[in-house]
Amino acid sequence: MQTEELRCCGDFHERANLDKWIEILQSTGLKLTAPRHVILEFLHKQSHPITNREIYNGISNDCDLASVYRSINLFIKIGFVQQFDFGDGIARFELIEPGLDSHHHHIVCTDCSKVIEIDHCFPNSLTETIEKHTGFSRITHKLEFFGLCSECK
Amino acid sequence: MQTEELRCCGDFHERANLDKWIEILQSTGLKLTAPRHVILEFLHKQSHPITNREIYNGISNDCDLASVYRSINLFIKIGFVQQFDFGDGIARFELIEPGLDSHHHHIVCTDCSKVIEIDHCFPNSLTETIEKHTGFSRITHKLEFFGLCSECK
DNA sequence: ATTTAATTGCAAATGGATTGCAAATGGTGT
DNA sequence: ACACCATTTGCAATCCATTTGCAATTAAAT
Ligand SMILES: [Mn+2]
Ligand SMILES: [Mn+2]
Ligand SMILES: [Zn+2]
Ligand SMILES: [Zn+2]
Repeated sequence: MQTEELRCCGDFHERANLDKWIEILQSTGLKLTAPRHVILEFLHKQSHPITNREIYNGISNDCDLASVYRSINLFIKIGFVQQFDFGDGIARFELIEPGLDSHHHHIVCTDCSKVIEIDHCFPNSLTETIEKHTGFSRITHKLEFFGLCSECK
Repeated sequence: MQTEELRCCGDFHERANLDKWIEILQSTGLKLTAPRHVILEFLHKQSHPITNREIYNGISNDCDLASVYRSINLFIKIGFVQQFDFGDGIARFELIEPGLDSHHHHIVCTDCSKVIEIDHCFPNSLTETIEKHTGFSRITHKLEFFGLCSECK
């Protein structure tokens, strides 16, 4: 991994125009409702994984918090959104381009919660070994790094 | 990683006699109470990470569920217990030998929840690289694998 | 045995997430 | 434009893991 390879969260996601997601949404027979549109729009602007409540606050109560949860769960099911767990019991989400391999990880400051992307996925290269030695198949994983960022050191 | 290197959970933990933990507990000025003793004893018998409720059921209501939570939180603080997150929103714990490097991971069957130990920790070798490229220090991580076990395939 | 701070049991509270249901809505066809 | 209707929403209630306030209990030291 070289320094110049490091990309910020925005470089991973949100490459395409919002219309891309909207078209897919409508082509599936699902409704493009006001809540879904505004949530999609807000996710599209983010550069880091955010919580349901952050979305709710970010769209200034344009829809009910329960609808945020329901929309996000839908977006996960149709592959619009990826969920991350930073260990504090609150799920975090980021918009991804459907169909693309957006698998990656983060490093989170344990002091100020600053997030930086880790664009490589190291455990992938070990999947075959683990398959062979455990008998498991269709192996996935969850990996997040934690530490003190340069400001909090 | 060779096949003969694979160890089950019991080989990792619970090597020492229960007295080892009890002595350390008392030497710290903490009380050896009935709940703590029975919980420690139960943890000592396990071969996989277990939840607070599983402990509570396993000791057949020998103490209150809140006391299980409190004891486990204490055990974490003094380094007796290690916490794992298998992604279902329920914390899991296993007894470790205090002072020893017990850092390891698991692979969990997404169908039957069977757990197998992964005794190597691959991301450790990448910590230095991540430090250099993110500016973070004191880096830790959480990594768990998921998949279908041989019976559920 | 007495003392005292630590610990427990019990019940209530917390907080993220889900859900039942009646009202609202967007997409489709007229 | 309008009517239709399955989907979706808002709202409130609920769920469930975990935490907490407090009075009663208890381990350990004197
Ligand atoms: Mn990201
Ligand atoms: Mn283990
Ligand atoms: Zn920081
Ligand atoms: Zn299985």
